Amino acid sequence: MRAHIEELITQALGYLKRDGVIEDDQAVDIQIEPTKDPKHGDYACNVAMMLAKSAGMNPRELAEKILKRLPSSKRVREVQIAGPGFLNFFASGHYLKIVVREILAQGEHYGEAPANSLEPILIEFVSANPTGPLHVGHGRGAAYGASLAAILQAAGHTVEKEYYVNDDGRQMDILAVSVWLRYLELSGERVRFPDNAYQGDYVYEIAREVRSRHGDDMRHTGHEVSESLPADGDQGGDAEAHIDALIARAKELLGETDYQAVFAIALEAMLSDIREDLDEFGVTFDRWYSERSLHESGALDQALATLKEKDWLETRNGAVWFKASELGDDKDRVVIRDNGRSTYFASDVAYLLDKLDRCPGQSLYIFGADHHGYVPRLKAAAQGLGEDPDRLDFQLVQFAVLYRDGKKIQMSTRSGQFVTLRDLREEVGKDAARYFYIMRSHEQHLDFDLDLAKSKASENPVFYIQYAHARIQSIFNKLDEAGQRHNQAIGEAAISQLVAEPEQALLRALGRYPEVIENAAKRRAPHILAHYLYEIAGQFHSWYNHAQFLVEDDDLRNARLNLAQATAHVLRNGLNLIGVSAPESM
RNA sequence: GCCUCGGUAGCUCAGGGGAUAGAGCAGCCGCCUCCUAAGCGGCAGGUCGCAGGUUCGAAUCCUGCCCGGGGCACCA
Repeated sequence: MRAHIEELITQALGYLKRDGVIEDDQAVDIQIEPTKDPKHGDYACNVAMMLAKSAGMNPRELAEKILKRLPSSKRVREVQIAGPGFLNFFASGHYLKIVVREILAQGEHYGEAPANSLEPILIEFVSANPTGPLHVGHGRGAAYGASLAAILQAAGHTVEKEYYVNDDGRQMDILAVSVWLRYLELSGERVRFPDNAYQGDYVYEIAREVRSRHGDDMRHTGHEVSESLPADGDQGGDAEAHIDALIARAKELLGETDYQAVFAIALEAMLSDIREDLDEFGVTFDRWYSERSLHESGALDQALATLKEKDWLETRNGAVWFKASELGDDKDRVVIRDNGRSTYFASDVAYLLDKLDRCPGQSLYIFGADHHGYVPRLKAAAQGLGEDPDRLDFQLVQFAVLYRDGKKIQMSTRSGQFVTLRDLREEVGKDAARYFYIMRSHEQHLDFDLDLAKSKASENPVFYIQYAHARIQSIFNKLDEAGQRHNQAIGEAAISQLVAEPEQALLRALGRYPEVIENAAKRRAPHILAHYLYEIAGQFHSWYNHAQFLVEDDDLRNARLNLAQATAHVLRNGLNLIGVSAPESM
């Protein structure tokens, strides 16, 4: 409908330009929005107020001229000029009729824009280090990314979803060493477990796996392991130096092959755990992109070579720096350390280049808010590589804080005292978790109320929406029991009998669904869809309490059933995009 | 100090140039011989952090300040 009105106004403005009423080169951003007050019609446009000044007349006068030139449309009953110069559009009965018809005809595809009608988008999200189970912070990024990807797809983008796996680097070495130390412990060796090693119980599980595959092959005495290591943090030394020395010691005692075997078991175990976790959360990826592969394929060297060629690299104090500060970043960034190893950022640059090569459209990054400092350096990298930084889109997801019994749940990753995504799913269920994570703007801190998420009452928005869907199904079940059939054709012919206020409101709201998808996609904001579904559910519940569906009158009954079914379609389609189920009964 | 997100009803949050600023929860008052009351209706509740500015019009945009979250490694 919005697009239709825009078309009408564009035509009218065309005539006015031709007549010289408004300037020809006047670029106008025609804004059409659903009204808040039904007295103002269904959609309002402020274009007359925007153009009044340059046209040299008052807004109402210009609105009058636009109105005269407006082509007639079957979908518009009336257009009024109101207030300071708004053009208020009232939808016709015909329009409301075709809304229901379209929804019933398109079913699960209602609301979708034609595939590939918008540029392709490569979206990368979660990308948590495979050094431990996902926690509730990752959960929000996962829910946001997956919902957004589905919405973008529905809005007409071709979407590729990727998880970037940091399977290289020091954190993975620390995990491998942690596993090996637990393995030694399980083998009966007395070894000290460092402060900075991974403390979680899952490390024992992986260690058991190492033992079952390798037996005592990787066993070394506690003395061999700890002999002349620098002191750990709590021993008055440097915790980082201690663990680095331990990594070196592990490699030395195990040899490259065995060390890599432990490393591989740890990586494999964590990845399959994460993959399974996300899978159960309804979050899937098209590609799990390995950081190591960037080294192995030469992509990393290639990317650095490109930067060097364009003169953005510089050697200083034995390290190689990317001159990011000349491209808008705060400071220069190291790509090759003085010990010869490349940095994490160097891999990022290579991955960035590969993404832009593979996807001709936008590359969309979903970061936790704590990574916002990465934005300028990646934009600088894109520019340094000779790519367009505007092809990068960064969305930052703010933190989620869990509340139970009205109290904040304290978490600390270091000590392993955190709630995992799996714990959360088991406690509140997948549906509630998915909805709660995205019901607030991603730019907003989220207070996640566990008690509310578990509630089976209308105070819980997920429940409220799902209940509306289940109620509709139950109407059709009752119809069945009565031995009656729903006849869509009769309903369609009689749709104009739906004149009650709740019915009219619902009809209009259902017609807005495709615009909601478009909007949520454009603004990268799944919460817009979450709010909309809540609104639809509310309008349905309200209607349900005011009207009887299974009435004697064939016309009226079928008309109401048509609207109920259309409502169910919209609820189902929308819930599906945000990964929430639409139950048949509750 | 710099960067970033936020400050809207008692609480949690929508609205992000337009008309009288909305919803849920909490509070108060009502509604089931009837398709799910796991629901609905009503009442009450506001200095949109503060101060300037731009505009026909500012919760919304700009500047400054105050308050809170987060970030500023040759860590990942």
